Amino acid sequence: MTGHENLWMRPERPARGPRPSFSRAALAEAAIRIADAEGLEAISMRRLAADLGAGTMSLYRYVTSKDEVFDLMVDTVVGEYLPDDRPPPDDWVEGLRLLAGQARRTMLRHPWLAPLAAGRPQVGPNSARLMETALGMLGGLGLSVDEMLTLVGAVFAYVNGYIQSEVAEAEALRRSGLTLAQRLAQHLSYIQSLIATGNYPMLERMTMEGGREYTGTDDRFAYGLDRLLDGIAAGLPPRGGPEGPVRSR
Amino acid sequence: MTGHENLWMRPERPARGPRPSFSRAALAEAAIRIADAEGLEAISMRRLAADLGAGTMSLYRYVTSKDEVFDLMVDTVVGEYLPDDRPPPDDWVEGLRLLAGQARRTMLRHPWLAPLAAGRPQVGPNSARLMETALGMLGGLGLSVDEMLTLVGAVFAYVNGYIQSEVAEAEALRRSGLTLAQRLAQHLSYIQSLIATGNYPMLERMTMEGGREYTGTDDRFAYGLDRLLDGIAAGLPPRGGPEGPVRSR
DNA sequence: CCAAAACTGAGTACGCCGTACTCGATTTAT
DNA sequence: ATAAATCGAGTACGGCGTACTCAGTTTTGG
Repeated sequence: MTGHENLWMRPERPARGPRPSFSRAALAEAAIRIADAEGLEAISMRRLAADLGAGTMSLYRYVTSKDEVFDLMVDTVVGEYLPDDRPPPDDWVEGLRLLAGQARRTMLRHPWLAPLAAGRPQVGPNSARLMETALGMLGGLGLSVDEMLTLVGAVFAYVNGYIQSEVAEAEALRRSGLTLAQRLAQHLSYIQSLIATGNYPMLERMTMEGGREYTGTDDRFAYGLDRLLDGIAAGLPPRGGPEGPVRSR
Repeated sequence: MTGHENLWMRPERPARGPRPSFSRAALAEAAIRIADAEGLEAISMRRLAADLGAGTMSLYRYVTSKDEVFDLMVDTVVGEYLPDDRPPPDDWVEGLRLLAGQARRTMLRHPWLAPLAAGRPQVGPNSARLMETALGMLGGLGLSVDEMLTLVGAVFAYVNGYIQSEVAEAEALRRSGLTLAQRLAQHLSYIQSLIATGNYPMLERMTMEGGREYTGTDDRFAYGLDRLLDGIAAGLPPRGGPEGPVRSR
């Protein structure tokens, strides 16, 4: 009851007793290394402990459950969203675009991050710093904090949703061990059987003119992001105007 | 090699042999019932078989792995995105908004759906029908299939991203068994320790003016969706104009 | 400086999980 | 009627997260 029920509130080093053999950061780093190399499912408490040269149960001195290992991993890597110390752009649109791009690059570098982060509302220090940075970019717009949160939430929703489907597709391909062409060929007969029912005219059009001028995934990401930012900017009060970002309904 | 490596291509009822005791649909329905009531992690092959009154290993007559159970669940529930037979609205914006709302309602009704669906690129019949429907709404815009896919992909990315964070938050709350107020109180001392460092001015502003006029989650969802649709519509060629949805860069 | 308090790390064990494999019983097409 | 094909059930294996125990080590209060 009196304990620290939150990982981030629990002090890493207790007051008394011998010095721990390693740190939370080292634990997170080891887990990240495993996940990067072999995927999330390769992480087990036994494996992680072995990599750290520790007994399996010793990990529970640092963390109360496997879930907290994941929390550590996510918050550590989210720190990569904010790599450089250069001052952020003055323009909030440019600032959010930059943040979005860095989030995407990080999530592509660590394919386990997007699915993992999506399932856990974060309160770690790096997540807090990220939110702080994003909100700070909107400081000059004269919005309430609530309006800022709505705005940033919309951008993050798009970014996370896009990247998640992007890495899911890439990971499915990687797991299958096939090339893109092989995989398409595998699905082709099924798709053709759907088309044969006559109920999928658009799918039919897709197979006929598909693959011709396929938009790259970078451009697709930028397309939606730019449209969203355009729409947000257009809905903003020009200069202390009467309408906030939440439209009246 | 000659086999059907895809669940959807494999015939449900083989040519010879005794009649199966139940159907794939019944299997999916049982799994969905368990997940709705007790969460995704309550699904195990033993539990599922017991609910169906079958031996554990008998399930593998219907499905080659647990993953295929999940595939069945997702495609079954995605069917709920398209509930009514009413003709879709003429306006593509209204059509996509309708689809987005139905997706959201379905994912809130089945909290396991969003995280599950995000991780598996779908090819099931209902997913194909959903894509077919969405693309069909854009028929009158004079876009190429590739442009349509980019447009629909952006909208789905936002919708999935928003809903996923929405249900993640709700599920974390539900799992903790606390009320919202209790949970906030739990995090408060941690947040205050962050603020005490002086590095989180926005977080500080949040705690001071927060909770005052918190935008409801329905309105937040609609805000981002409307801004995105606005931005898309604004970037569309007015009437066969020179510019497609993918901006020139 | 010394005792006692506090914490460490390793080991053992339990109850789950997914699923490979086997085999007699049953149903169907010919 | 017969033979091929599939069914349902059982057994077993390796791996998982983690509860609990206990001897050894480090730190701190007096």
